[in-house]
Amino acid sequence: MRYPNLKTLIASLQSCAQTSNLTRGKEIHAFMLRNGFFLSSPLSTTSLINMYSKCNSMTHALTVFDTTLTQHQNVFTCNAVIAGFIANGMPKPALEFYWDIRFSGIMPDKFTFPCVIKACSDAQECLEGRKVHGLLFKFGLELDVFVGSALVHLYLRFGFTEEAYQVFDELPVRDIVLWNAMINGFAQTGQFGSALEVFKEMGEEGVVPNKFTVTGVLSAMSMMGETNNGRAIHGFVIKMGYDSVLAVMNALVDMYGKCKCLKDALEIFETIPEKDIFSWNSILCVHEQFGDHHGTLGLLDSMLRAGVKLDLVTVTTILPACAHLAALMHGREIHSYMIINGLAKDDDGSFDDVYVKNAIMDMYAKCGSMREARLVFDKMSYKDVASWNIMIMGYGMHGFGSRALEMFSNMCEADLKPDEVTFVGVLSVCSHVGLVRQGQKFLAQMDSQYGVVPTIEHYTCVIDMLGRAGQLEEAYELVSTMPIEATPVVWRAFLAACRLHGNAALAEVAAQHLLELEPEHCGNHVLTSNIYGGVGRYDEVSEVRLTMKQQNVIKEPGCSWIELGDGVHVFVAGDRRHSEDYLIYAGLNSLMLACMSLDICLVSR
DNA sequence: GTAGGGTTAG
Repeated sequence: MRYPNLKTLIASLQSCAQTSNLTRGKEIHAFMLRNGFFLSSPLSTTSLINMYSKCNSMTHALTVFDTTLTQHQNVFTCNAVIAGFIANGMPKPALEFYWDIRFSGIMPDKFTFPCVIKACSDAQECLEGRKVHGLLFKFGLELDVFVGSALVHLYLRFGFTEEAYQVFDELPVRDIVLWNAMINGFAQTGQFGSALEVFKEMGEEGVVPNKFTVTGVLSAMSMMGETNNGRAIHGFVIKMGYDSVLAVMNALVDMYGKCKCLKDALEIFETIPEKDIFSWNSILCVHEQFGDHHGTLGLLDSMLRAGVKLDLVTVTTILPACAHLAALMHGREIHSYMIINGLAKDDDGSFDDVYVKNAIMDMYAKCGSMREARLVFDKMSYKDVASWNIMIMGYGMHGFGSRALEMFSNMCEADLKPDEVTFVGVLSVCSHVGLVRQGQKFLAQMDSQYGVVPTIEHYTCVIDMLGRAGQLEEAYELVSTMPIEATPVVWRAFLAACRLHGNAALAEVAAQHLLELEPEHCGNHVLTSNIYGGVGRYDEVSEVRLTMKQQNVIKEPGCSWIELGDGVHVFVAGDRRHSEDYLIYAGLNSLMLACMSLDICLVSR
């Protein structure tokens, strides 16, 4: 083999960087040290730093820099270090390094600033970014499109729309990356309308969107419910061949899901050959958007079986599904997964996402395990209003009225301001425990003492509470005098109370309101006919039944489900579709027999 | 020899 020259060595280092071949890179480094190449120029230093940073070894990259002769440290080597820090997710050290070289006499150039601005953005140092922006004029780089797109990205990310537009408007050359920085910057900060406006403007200037543009635009369209435009982009994606780009396909799945096109979303998901965590998360969200919690849990099982690593987005999608289905086993499984995989680590203070903790607590509370909910709650270093609300609601829901109210006092003592949700919790507690006077007091104090204006939900709780306690006249008075119009929910609660306490006259008033507000709701007809039947007015009963037939009101069967092992089993009355229905009915029969012999009624009436 | 822009949850 010919003795290698510097040019071939650098080419070899580049190939190591591209293939992340650290071992080979080290061998070449050692060869260079032995043969004196290392000292030859800043060029070899830069190539080595690049190789090490692309192989994710910043320690080695820094060693190379630190052991280089000072005269061989120039703007190339410095830029390589800064870029290396950023590529390895270390924006703060990148900035510190930049500050160091500002003092060392090395002048930054047009390659330095895009990196430094990106570092400011990644490190959430917007003010520092503005300082760098000011410095650009000194170097005559304020009109550089690379610097400009980094600035636009930074400004939009931190909500400085005017500054972003100022940079954008003044740039003499607008390339695709700059347009993308504008479009995606808006899309990522929830300004979807602006994102689509800029996208339109870009088209008018004849700039062709690339794969980065379409992902951002699809995200904005999905949020705006722009199905037709989303479909148009889908066509464009196929025409341009972007359908081989994973991020683009994931964005399409998400767009169709959010635009309620379930079939299209599922079809695209199936065509993705190598799915990543985004694909899975997107399809999970699609199932959740369609209220298919069972589907979400089914997918979770497939994901775990396929060995997919779940992330925070996955668990924050799945936990509410568990809560909804009261699927405690699945919920526990997710919680332990998070602990094992460090997704919820907080012992070292590095991660304590209150939102995720609330999702875990809410799952335990809704699944009936207040003990586990409390364990999470007590360990939280920072609790927000939602955290307290979940505990109040949970205790109330499971019959621990006094604990729920105790939580409320503790919350106020902790100087947290209760919100609308808190009072829904507190008032339902009073309703369930029968603390009528206390409940009325809360309703009266809500606005005056806590600054929370009562909504229909709060009135519903109090009306329900008065009704349950048999104070029907007072409940009716509140329905008639409250500043908000009564909803069907209010009338149904009131009607149930009238039936419970045998007040046919008020029940009839409620029933009439209900039939007027919701003629298509089968339950209202059934309730009304029960009222008439209860007081022997059978003519009216037949009348209601006839109306139901004429208006084609169909009663949807209610269903029930149970979580068992790794699955959730759904049943309706008289259902024989389950694969083990023989065993189920045999079990049920023996229970019935046992109950009959003990004179217990198994089915509540 | 070096640089800027992308998708998912609440």
